[in-house]
Amino acid sequence: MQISSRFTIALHIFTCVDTFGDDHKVTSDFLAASINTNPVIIRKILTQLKNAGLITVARGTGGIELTRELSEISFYDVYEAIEPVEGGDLFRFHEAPNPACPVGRNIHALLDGKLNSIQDAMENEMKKYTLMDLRTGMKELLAEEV
Amino acid sequence: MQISSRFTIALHIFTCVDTFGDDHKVTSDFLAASINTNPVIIRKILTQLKNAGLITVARGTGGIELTRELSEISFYDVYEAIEPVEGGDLFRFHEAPNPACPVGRNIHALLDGKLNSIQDAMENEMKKYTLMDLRTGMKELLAEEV
DNA sequence: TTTCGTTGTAACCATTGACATTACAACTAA
DNA sequence: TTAGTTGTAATGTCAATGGTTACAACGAAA
Repeated sequence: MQISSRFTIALHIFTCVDTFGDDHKVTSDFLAASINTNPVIIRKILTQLKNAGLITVARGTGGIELTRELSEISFYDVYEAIEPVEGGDLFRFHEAPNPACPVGRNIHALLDGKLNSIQDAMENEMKKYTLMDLRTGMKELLAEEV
Repeated sequence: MQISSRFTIALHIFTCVDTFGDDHKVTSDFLAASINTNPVIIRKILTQLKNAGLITVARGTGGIELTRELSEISFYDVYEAIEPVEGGDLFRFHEAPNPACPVGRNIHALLDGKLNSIQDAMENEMKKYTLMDLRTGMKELLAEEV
């Protein structure tokens, strides 16, 4: 199991918007070139970010605007916008354990709390990072490049 | 993205072995009935657990034995045995970002450390739970049932 | 008003992984 | 030898991922 590349693509998009937004119009074609994928892939991800209320996209003319400060958008916000996990459960169970078996009928009660704490640990760490960290990190990397 | 049900099935298997191992011979058919799936699914998971050195399986006669104490097998050990993530990276990147783009050629350096810390947070929480917690938890649940 | 660049979205397609199922060889103990 | 079990190959179905083409809708500028 791996988290889909859409998540890191979304972070890539935000980094591009912040890095180039003042100089270029950042379109889905521009982003697709930087990420090396198809513009439609980008547009679908932009739609997800828009539906989550993180950005606005100018139809017709093009251009992406954040709806909040960089420091107010965490990795978790992006993750939540991108990953279509219904119910939000990280761990999947087999659908119908046998209720006639003492273990089968108690397996959810046994595991749910523990699995939730694992998921919480991951999500809480995601909340520690914001898009502001991407700006400062990228500035440092570009300064080193020269 | 969700972690496959094979992980929770593996925990279910361990719980059955501990709960019923003294009274019944715990075969792949027995386990399949408790989990409500196909015995071959069980055998494949048992093969993974065996390859990871967590259990031995008696061919021909049937029967599962742990190679370590319950308290010496963590959820992470099971997760690592079950999830075939090559390289062990939780987050997937798009394969070939554009090296001509300043963001494209630095996106890995920008994100790798942060994503690793998120993955570590999850895995460290997984290491806190062991099969001993499954034994004690299941005993409590069964005691409540009466 | 027309043109041009852009977004939104539908309609496909290929590939992969998850889960299931059947079948059968190999094995072990009774 | 027999009965029960494991190991594994071969298939099948389904969903998700990532890609691609096509085109309508839109907005700004000429």
